[in-house]
Amino acid sequence: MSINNSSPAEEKKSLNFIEEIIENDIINNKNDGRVHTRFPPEPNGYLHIGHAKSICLNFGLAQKYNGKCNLRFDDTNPTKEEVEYVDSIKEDVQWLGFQWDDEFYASDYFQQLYDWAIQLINRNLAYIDEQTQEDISKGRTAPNKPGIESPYRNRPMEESLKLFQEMKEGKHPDGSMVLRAKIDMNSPNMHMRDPILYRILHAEHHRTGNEWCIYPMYDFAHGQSDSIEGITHSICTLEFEVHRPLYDWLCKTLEIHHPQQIEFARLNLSYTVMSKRKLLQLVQENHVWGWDDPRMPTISGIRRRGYSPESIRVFADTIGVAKRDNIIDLSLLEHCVREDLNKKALRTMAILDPVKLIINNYPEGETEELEAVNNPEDENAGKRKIKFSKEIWIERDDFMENPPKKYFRLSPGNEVRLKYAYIIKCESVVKDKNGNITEIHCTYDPDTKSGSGTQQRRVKGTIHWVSAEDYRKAEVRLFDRLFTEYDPDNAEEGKTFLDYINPDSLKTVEAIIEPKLISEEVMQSYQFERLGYFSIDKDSTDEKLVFNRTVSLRDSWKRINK
RNA sequence: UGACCAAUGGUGUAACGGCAGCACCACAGAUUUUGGUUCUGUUAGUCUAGGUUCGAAUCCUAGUUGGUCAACCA
Repeated sequence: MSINNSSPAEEKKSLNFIEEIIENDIINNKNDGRVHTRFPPEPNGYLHIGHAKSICLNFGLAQKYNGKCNLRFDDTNPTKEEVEYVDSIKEDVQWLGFQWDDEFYASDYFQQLYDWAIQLINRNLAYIDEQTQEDISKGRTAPNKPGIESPYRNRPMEESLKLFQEMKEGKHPDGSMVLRAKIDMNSPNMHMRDPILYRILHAEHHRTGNEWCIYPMYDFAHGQSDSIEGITHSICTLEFEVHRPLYDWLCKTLEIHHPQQIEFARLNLSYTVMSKRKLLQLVQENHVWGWDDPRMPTISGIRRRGYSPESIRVFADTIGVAKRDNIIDLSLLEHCVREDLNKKALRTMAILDPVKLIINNYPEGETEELEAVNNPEDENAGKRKIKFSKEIWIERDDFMENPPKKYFRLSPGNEVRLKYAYIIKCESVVKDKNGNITEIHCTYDPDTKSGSGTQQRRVKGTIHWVSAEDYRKAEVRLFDRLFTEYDPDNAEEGKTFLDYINPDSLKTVEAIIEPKLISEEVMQSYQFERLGYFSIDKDSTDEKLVFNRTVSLRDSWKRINK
């Protein structure tokens, strides 16, 4: 019994700073106690594990506080956005296990946004600027210097109104003029130095087609979209912190529902990159197969790699939410998926680097069926029969002619158990003319059959195997980290992240597997005993299964051996 | 350089002025027909300097370090 009269199991998990804000708001009955969040991706690329953190946060908060969470596409830039991305984003969110309450698009609000722009012009709080892009930039000067007002800043509002109307009607070419808010050209915050609200873009929009040729900027669309939807807590990443004064200015000036913008630190993962630009570059320059390459940190890549949605959610929960920059160790993600798959993955035996083993005293031509457990962590997974025979395949790694002291596997004169079968003893080896081992000859002890319970003999090592009379081949892709550096974003002078691409991030082998798997569905996860977790890739055909290695098992021998 | 934000073991993250805890990693041991899992343990931390206070990771001031912003991207 602890002092505060609550058992450890009941002890409340500490809140992250966003939950604290929300709980405070609920106590104070702000927004009538409602909680309404949203996940607001721009459909200009595939979602990555960093987005997964945001998705888990936003949808998780809504769940926790009995609120709602919208999916809203921030589609205000038709030159970069595509339906393909909209579809993939929806698929990814659902795969992660979340369902949005409403699906919206910033483009749903184009008319309302336009009306608000007119309102600002009428109130002399916005004007049409005909300066070039370069001059506008120059006018803003630098953050430590006052800005220079545009010569168009004080033009009559009727003039701005007329030009804005013409902009909308397509009477002016791209780049010829913009609508700017009239705020403060001397603000230390560059976003308050008369931010651009609308620009001309004669481009077809994936939803509104050619209805519009002027499009609102992020700052003029995001906050108002939040407001229209009744969002209470608008959660975004740290780089939008400097946008908050503008977000607040717009809600206040337009006198509309005012959600609270809260910023948190985005996820970074070691040995990979997370920026959309860089991921796009990896795809476009063919450094990977595509957005769903299992080496990519995209949700679709991670999914194809064999990660479960549960493991991603646990990961997102474990890394926490705070405001300091961070790089999470890849090992934590791997830990989360191992933990999940250990409970769920069916076991099977597979040989990645086979060598033939012959049992000299096993009767010629005889075979027998042995019983194997499908998942020792889950009794309901049942058992299966596997064939045992005189000749079997084992892992080349599991034999050493001259083993170091703590090697528990097969070596001349030494004994080892064949999993689910017998104890065998190595008698001799056969080599080819290059000295490579081609056959390992052993004898077995018929009294040591698994499960017979007739003997108490123990051996140090147990190895996996597949019958040479009854097996199948499969392609297995062994993935390693995509980059060799812990933080590839932080490239040294004269290098880019591309210089750190791991040349050995993919190794493909032809493996020997059990002839019949319990399920051969694409995405099915297996543990290849003693090796790791593997899942069936969509490239599989009826003739040939293709596996992706999700993650290897922890390997303490590898560490000892180093 | 100006404003804003941040700073706790190797990596993350707690503490709400009162015993610096948890997870991952690493290491050691126990169990094990997976060198897996599970269990036990060990190493290791409050950026610096002042101040407030009986008491500071926490509050204040200054500094240091890191990040963000100066697209008609989001």
